[in-house]
Amino acid sequence: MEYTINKLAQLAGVSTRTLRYYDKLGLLRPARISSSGYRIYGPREVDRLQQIMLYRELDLSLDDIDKILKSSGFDAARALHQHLSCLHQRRRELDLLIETVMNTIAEKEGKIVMSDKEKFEGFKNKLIQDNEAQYGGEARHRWGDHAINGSNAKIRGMSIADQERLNALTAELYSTLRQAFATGDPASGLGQEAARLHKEWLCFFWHEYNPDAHRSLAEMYVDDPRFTAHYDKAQPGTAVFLRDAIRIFTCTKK
Amino acid sequence: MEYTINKLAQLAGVSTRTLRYYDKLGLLRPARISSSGYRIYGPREVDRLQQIMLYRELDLSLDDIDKILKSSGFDAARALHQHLSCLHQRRRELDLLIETVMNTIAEKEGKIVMSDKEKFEGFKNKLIQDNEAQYGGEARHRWGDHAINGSNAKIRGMSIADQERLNALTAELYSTLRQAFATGDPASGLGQEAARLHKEWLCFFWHEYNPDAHRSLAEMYVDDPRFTAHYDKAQPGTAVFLRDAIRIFTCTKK
DNA sequence: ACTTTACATTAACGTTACGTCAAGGTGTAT
DNA sequence: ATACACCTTGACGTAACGTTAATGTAAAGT
Repeated sequence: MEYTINKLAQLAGVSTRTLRYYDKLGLLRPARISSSGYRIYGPREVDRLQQIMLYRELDLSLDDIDKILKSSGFDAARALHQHLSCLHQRRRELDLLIETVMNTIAEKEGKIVMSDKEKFEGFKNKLIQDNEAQYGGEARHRWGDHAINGSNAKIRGMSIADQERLNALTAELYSTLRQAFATGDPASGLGQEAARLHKEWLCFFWHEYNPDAHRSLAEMYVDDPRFTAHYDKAQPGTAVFLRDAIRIFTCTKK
Repeated sequence: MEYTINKLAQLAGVSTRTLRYYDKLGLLRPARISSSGYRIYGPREVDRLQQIMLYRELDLSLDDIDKILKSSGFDAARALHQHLSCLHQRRRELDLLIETVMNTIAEKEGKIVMSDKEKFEGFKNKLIQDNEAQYGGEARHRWGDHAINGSNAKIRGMSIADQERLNALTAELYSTLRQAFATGDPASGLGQEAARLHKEWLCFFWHEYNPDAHRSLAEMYVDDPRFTAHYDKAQPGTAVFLRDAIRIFTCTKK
């Protein structure tokens, strides 16, 4: 497939100025020039532009991208895997930022107090990158794949009011769990309150509540690393704590 | 707490040049100027800087940020909630991009064929934003909270070789599951192979394998919306399919 | 055949959000 | 008193385009 400059620009969602600029830089030369001087791009250029845009997404300078693509040892497959790593990294940074914003909201509502340092926690991607450089490997990004996208048929089917209630409930659950964890005792009032809230939360999705299933799910929270990571994000040990609380909760209810 | 320009810069992770620039623009004025002409920032300025950086993270121009912060109707709490929305949005964009990269890798490996359009799918955040504007609400971002961060104690404790193997296994599982889903029959050879791979995958985290627990986990995949969303992301119905496959798998094994 | 419209070209200046000197004043510790 | 870290205000540099201008070309309607 061949494209004129405008067609390619529309396809890729960039301006024609950008393509001309890339041409001038020698970063993306058209496949050929038509008799009337028009730039004509072919399939190889499409792929190259995609590569360029991927690197741009990672905030590399055009200069660096040029060097990378021109380097003799450039391996597209390896580069793509590295991209994935970086994107997963970005996801984690974004998660940290989201957490910072959520904390800020909680602070504004008077629920917690943040230190000045904490207020900028979410922006510290440089520190993380240094950390990255230290560890250096490429093998620690694997787990982003298991992140959950969120928009789910069941939730989409819920009314706005239900979504609001679910949202409030979720917030309350996490808040209670946090405080309960601080006490250290899953059997405490707060611990049991967290378990109860978790049950309520579940009831948004289960047609009928069943203590055994609840307990079984709690075990999974510890067994499946994805959940463990989720609950332990704020405070390591939370997943085990919640499981223990639910164990007690489901037993005493019998 | 009071800060000189360098202190605040270090706290927030920006350059002193940036702070002076913001001062010049009138975006962030110091609380006062010391007798010797030094800029002194107080707690209100710290909060304001955080606000500014949040907006910057969303790629707003300093000019726009200035207007927003100066606008009479500015409501910090509401703004924070909007931030959350935007960040969740960004997460979904990032997910799309990750998907595009994963598809590109699959294409390079000859597993699939991508149209030129699909090659730029992940970059189309503008289209998504239009979509956002259309639907307009703020109530659909709630579910990002449940995303999983990924770095988990158990996985961190694994050897690099194990992580590699786990990664390969995960890829195989998803690939098989995808093909199996296409057949439509959980009892088919592919479907059972997917279940078997899922068992192998689990064995990375469980000390001992137990078919009942396996089945129980499969049920959770359907019951818990987070998992359903995860498995259904590529193809809706996959979570149920996997559950059914595991049901059959765990029964025939007995 | 003529015109309109859409699209192409190069050239050149403008913009944003800083980085990076330069040249000099300030606070304080030894 | 002098070293040294920190502050100040210029002022020029930069990356990655946006924007405008002046002009040529392909396709479509009349």
